[in-house]
Amino acid sequence: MDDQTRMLTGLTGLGGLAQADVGDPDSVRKQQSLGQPQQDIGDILQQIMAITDESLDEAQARKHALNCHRMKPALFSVLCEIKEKTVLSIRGVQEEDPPDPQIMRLDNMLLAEGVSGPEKGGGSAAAAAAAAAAGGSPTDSSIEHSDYRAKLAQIRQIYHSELEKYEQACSEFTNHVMNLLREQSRTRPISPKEIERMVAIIHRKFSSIQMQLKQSTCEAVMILRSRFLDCQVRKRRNFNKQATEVLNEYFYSHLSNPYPSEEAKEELAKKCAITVSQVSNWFGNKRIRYKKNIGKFQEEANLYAVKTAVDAANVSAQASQANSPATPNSGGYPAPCYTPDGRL
DNA sequence: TGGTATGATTTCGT
DNA sequence: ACGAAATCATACCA
Repeated sequence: MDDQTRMLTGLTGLGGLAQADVGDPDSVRKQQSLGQPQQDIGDILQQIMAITDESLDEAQARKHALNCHRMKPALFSVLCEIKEKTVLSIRGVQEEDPPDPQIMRLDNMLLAEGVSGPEKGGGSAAAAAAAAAAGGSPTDSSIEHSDYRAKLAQIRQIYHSELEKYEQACSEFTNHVMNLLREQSRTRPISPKEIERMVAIIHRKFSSIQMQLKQSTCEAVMILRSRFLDCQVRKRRNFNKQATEVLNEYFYSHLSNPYPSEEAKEELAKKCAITVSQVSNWFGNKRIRYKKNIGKFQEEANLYAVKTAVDAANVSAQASQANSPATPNSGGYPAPCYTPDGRL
C-alpha cells in the first residue's frame, strides 16, 4: 500500500469531518451522545480548541478527559500521519547520514596514536618507530620516551574525561527531551518515530561537539609528536652496523659513479630502515669525505672491494661463468688499489 | 675529557 | 632540485 492510498484510507474514518457541525460547540456536545465517529472527532477537536480559553485547572481536567477518550488513539494516529506527510517527510530524505569521513579520520588517528582504544601505551609504538628510524635502539632514548608517554597519557586522560562528560550530558539531555516529548505526546501528535528523529538530531549535535574535542586532541598529539621528533633530530644517532655495511657496499661497488638513483635510494633506505633523505645525506657526506682523504678510506675500500668480488664470484659461479661482469670503475672517483698494507 | 667519526644542516653553484 | 663544500652538533672511544 503506497502513502497516498494509506493516507486516503486513514482519512476515510473521518468521513464528513469537514461537514461536521464543529462551529457550534453545543450542537457537537449534543451529537456526542449519538455516538457517531465523526461527531466524536469533531467534539474532540472542538474541545482542544476550547482549552486555550479555559483556566489551568479546567484545562488539566479537560486534558485528562481527552486523553481517556476512546477516540483519542485514532485521532492521534491520523494527526501523526498528516504531520508526517506535510512536514517531516521533506526532512526524512536526508535522514540516513553516512558515517562522517572527517570523524572517521580523527578516530583512526586517535586510535593509531594510542589516545583512544585499549590502554597499552600504544602511542609509544609511533615513538619507538621514530627512534628506530633515527638509527637508535628504542631503549636508549628512555628519558624522552617516558616523557613522551607521560604527556600522551595526560592527553589521553583529558580526552577520556571530556568524552565521558559529553556522553553523560548527551544522554541526560536526550532523556530529558524524550520525557518531555512523551509527556507532550499525550496532547500533541508526536509519534515515536518523531521522538527517534529528535534523538538523532541531538546525537548529531553532540557528535559535532565531540568532533571538536577529537580535533583538538589530535592537534595536541601532533604538537607533542613533532616536539618529540625534533628532539630525536637534535640527538643524532649513528646508523647501525648493518645499515652502514649496506651503504658502504653500494658506495664502493659504484665508486665510478656513487650517485644512486631515486629508486636505488629508496631501495637502500628500505634495506637500512632509514629515510631516503638520510641515504642522500650519507652519500653526500661519504663522497666528500672519501674524495678529501682517499688514503684514509683505503682499507675500507679494499675490504668492500673484496667483499663484492667474492659476491660477484659466487654469482658468476652460479651463472656458469657466462661472461665477465662489467667493472663499475671507469672514471669518476679514484678506485682503490689492492696493496696488502692498504697504501696507495 | 679531548680527539675523531658521523649524521644533519647550511650555503652556494648549476 | 640536486650536489659540493663547509660547518655544526653529537656520538663514540681511548
